[in-house]
Amino acid sequence: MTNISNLFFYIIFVFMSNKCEKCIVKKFTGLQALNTEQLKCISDGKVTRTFKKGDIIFDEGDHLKGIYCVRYGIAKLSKLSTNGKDQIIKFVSNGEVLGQRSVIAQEPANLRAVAVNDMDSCFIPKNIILENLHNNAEFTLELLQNLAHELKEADDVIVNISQKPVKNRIAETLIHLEDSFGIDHEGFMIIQLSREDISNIVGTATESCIRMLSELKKEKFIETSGKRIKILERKTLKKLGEGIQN
Amino acid sequence: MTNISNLFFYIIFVFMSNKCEKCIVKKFTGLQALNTEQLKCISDGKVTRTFKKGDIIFDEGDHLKGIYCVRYGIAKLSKLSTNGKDQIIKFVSNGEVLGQRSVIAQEPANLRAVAVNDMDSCFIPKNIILENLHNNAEFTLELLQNLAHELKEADDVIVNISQKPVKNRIAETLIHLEDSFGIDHEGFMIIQLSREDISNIVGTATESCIRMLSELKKEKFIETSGKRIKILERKTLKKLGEGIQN
DNA sequence: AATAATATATGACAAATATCAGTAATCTAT
DNA sequence: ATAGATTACTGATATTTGTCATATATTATT
Repeated sequence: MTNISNLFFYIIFVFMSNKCEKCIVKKFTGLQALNTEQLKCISDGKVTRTFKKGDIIFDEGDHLKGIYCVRYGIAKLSKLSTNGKDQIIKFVSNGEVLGQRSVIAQEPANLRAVAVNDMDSCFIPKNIILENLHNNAEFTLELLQNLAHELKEADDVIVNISQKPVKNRIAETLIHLEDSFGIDHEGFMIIQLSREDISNIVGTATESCIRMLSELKKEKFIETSGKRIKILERKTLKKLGEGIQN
Repeated sequence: MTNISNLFFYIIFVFMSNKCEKCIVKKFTGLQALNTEQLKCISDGKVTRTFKKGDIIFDEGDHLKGIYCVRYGIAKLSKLSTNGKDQIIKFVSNGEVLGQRSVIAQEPANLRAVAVNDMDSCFIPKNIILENLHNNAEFTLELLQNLAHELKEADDVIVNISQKPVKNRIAETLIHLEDSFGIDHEGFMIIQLSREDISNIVGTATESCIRMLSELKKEKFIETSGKRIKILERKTLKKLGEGIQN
């Protein structure tokens, strides 16, 4: 009994942690919705999964056994092209979910997920998701709107990547990264990516990416210090990103 | 009474029409699920909406009042880039649905939908969709899997468009168009697109697209006759499309 | 702290793609 | 059937982007 009670509070703690404020998990956590068996399943060391920078959370083609709700850290989702390059599709961070598409569609993962920093996540086993998909309308609707949003973003990426020159896409990417992950006390972006990662977002050769960053630096639109990047001319970059040619 | 009865059979006819066999509408058509008011609403000339080749079904930014289930014909979904080019994101044909993302997310349309041929569709008003989203788990799940599939496709497009050269993307597009819409008795693809449309799928200049098609023609991989295109070397084109360089 | 390994940077050049100009073919509407 | 409009095609050239080589800086390892 005490055992179950402890477990209960532990799960409350995990779910209510401020890191997970927006986490989709809360949608079916009227915890009473979960039975003892499910609670046990989540608890046995499976609730929290931690990853170190560079760890592969799952790979293309993997059959996922559940979804990951990011509590702390950032993951990148990418797909290997036949030319050997890894196209980064999107980033996922605090309160966002990894792997839901594959679990919903009951298909192997289409993307690879890799930890950009050290990462903490809740793991929610597939069977709990599927059960809720059939019973919990609010939960399903939430997922639906989640995917609807992702789809819009993906469509936007298609347009940008195919129609805008590299420099504009890099400008846009920098703005987007700053908006998503914020800046530190010195004004540098929190997320630190290699030049290769940035080029894999933009869909260009690493050297081209570096060259454009150098240009932006010469034009005093950004400042760099190692991997760290600070945006100096936000408005100008934003215009550039929106396609107003430089 | 007879009036209602006629209406009933009309709707049965529309929904059960072989054109709509796979139509998502069937998921909430246990017609008894709809009340008289809903039936009336669907009937008043709104069930069937026809469009002529080139008609804009809805435009970017439009607030959709419902979704369109394609009974006959093909629509293209595209988005205008800041550079003035129209990127085609996908095609929608028999039994597939238009506008669901916007209705689900309750957001303005992100894409423009244009009829590629003369088109016939069922129009399902938004309120019926939203009602079913809250009550009809099977329907919601179906939509969810629909979006999950679209998302995967969109991610694949991102990788292809950013990493493969134009010629390969054109090869892939031709294969995809033939697979989606089939061929006539002479072996020409059913769907007839302008060179500009094809270039807007591939994300390239129209002239580049034409040049590549000419190359494919010289290499005897395809044959053309006006807008009509026939694939001659399916395997080779497919390999090309998969990224095996030529 | 020194060394190796890796990432970043830059130049020179090559390849891919876009743009512009002009012609030929096809479609559209009377 | 024909004139006008649109679309398809081709060549010449410009621009963008990629590749290769090499140097410098940064990070990791002992």
